[in-house]
Amino acid sequence: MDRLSLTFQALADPTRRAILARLSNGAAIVSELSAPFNMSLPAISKHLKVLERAQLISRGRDQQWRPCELTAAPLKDATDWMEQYRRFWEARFDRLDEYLKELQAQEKPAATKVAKKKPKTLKP
Amino acid sequence: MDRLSLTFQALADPTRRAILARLSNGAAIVSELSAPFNMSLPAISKHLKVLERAQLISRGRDQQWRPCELTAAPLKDATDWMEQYRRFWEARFDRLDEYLKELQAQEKPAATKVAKKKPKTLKP
DNA sequence: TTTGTATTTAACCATATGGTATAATACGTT
DNA sequence: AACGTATTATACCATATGGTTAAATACAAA
Repeated sequence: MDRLSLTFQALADPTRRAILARLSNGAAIVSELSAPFNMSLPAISKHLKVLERAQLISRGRDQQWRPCELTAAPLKDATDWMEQYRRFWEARFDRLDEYLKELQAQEKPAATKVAKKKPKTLKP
Repeated sequence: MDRLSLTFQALADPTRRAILARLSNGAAIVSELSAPFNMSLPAISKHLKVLERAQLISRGRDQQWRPCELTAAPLKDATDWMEQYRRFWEARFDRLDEYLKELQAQEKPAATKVAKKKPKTLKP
């Protein structure tokens, strides 16, 4: 699977996002990470494997413990990808778009030929 | 499923991301969206349903066509969530962290008591 | 060497996902 | 009314996901 898909897929679960949030306060071992969840250890272990596959965490070894550490690089790629859509959610872009269309309509009102049947608008 | 999970899950597929990219150039109908893919129409229809469930697109109706439009609001929420991790991927944060630990270690070198056995480092 | 603690593996289950092919539906045109 | 085009619904399939319990592994300590 491609890297971006791996990243988004790993983020698409509240347990895994909570684990990342915990790790943003510093490295932790598996049992620490599992504490807040009403879930078996193997389940947490699987979630960690998903995060590791997405390279969102890295794991070391200290005696019988397996400390986990956040590695946020893939999050940079993900935000970079999203940035491309920023203009779509920012300040009144939609209204500006509407406004431009209206302007265009006013500029050549005589050119109206086909008068598209039922140009039913999209949902608000 | 929670909104953030829905968003990330919808983004975790290259076909769906490509559809969003296409829609960033303006609304399109289903057959237009399906054109670039070597995939059946029902498959595209399913992908659109996933995007719609995540509220990343909205759909209207114009005769027998179902125009799709990008609605990027959930992407804002997703980036907002990611922003919380920005400091982790930005400029040498890891090295700064290392540096601070070293400083701390130097400040009270006499306090060394337990000398942690095998503090094997995490993966680079 | 046995015991205890931390974690992973294996086997299993239910449900979700991403795809297909084949109807069925919606709508405009002839 | 019949046809054509655009799209969705159904039924099906293989594989993935998220969880479980029970067993296996890794390491320290007694």
